[in-house]
Amino acid sequence: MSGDIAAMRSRLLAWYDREGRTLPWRIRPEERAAGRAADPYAVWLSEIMLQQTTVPHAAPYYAKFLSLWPTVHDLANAPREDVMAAWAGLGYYARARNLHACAQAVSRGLAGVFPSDLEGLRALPGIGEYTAHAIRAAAFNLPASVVDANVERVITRIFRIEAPLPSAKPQIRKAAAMLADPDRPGDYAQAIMDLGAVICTPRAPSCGSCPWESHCAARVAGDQERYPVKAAKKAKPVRHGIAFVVFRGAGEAREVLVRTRPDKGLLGGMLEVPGTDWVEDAGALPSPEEAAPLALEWREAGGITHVFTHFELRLTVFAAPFDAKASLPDGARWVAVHPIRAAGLPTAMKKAVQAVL
DNA sequence: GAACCGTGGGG
DNA sequence: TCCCCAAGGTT
Repeated sequence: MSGDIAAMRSRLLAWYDREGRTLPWRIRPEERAAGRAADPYAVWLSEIMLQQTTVPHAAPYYAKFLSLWPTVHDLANAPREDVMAAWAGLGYYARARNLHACAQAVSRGLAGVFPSDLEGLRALPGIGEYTAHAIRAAAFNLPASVVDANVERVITRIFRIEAPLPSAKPQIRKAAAMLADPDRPGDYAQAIMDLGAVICTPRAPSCGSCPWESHCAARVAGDQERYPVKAAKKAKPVRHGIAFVVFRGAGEAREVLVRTRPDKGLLGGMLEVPGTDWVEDAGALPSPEEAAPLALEWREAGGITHVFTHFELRLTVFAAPFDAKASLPDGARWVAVHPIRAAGLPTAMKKAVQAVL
């Protein structure tokens, strides 16, 4: 078995040296061998953005953040609303709140130096088990064992693990830790994730190109697509609400009225257009006249649907031009619609605004 | 442990 | 169209 492990490490790393992806935040093996070190700030930023997010989706945000805030001190000193607006569209907005809090903790509490030990990393907001190991490996090239969804897929196939996720996680962690290469931890961590992303894909994996083909129990059995086995998922309920878009100005000068959502919960800390609560019983909604934030000439502008992680939202959108005689509701302010059509708004709110344009 | 928390791409 | 999925963390 130990011979197998050595062979697997060496095959995976040889494949990665040849076929691994070049990514903006990644130090390639030849760069690492030449003594070039990764920037822990850049690695951390990329890891937070990549949580539950694809590389193509995160990449432009990564470039934007590094350009706006090149160091952890710059990010720590940025107004939080600027950080939230820059994150808009990436989703899971607790990541952005934690990102800002983590930057402040590192900048002000740790003199701008990211910890390299697991305990120190885990203590920072937004850094959990996976991310601590990933930063330790990719940024510091220290021994670690990353277990993300890619690694879970690879490991359950290699060992043909029948237990469903998430209960199989402890077994997966053990197997992954046993395989991890202590001599090239940074390259190994990124190699096994690349393997999952490029070769060992959820559907139609490219087993013929896999450096671990002969070591893979599922491949030998021919049932690799059965893994990982997952627990059944719950149905998504539908929730209904009314959104109100107050606008002023026209064309490129048009603005809409927004407010900031409370910190906790869905879209916490993000901008929204005024609206009702979101309820499962559409019949329980108030009338638009009762619910409107201002007494204006409302017209129904249409409806939008947006699917969140655990429910589907259907908003009826009402629109009205602002009446200069009216006074703004508490906490409300105007934002321009033009720059990239309601940039800075989360997607559901962007859809509501666009229903009016 | 389970619920909560976004979004967009691919089959 | 619908369903699956992603470099997870927090409570």
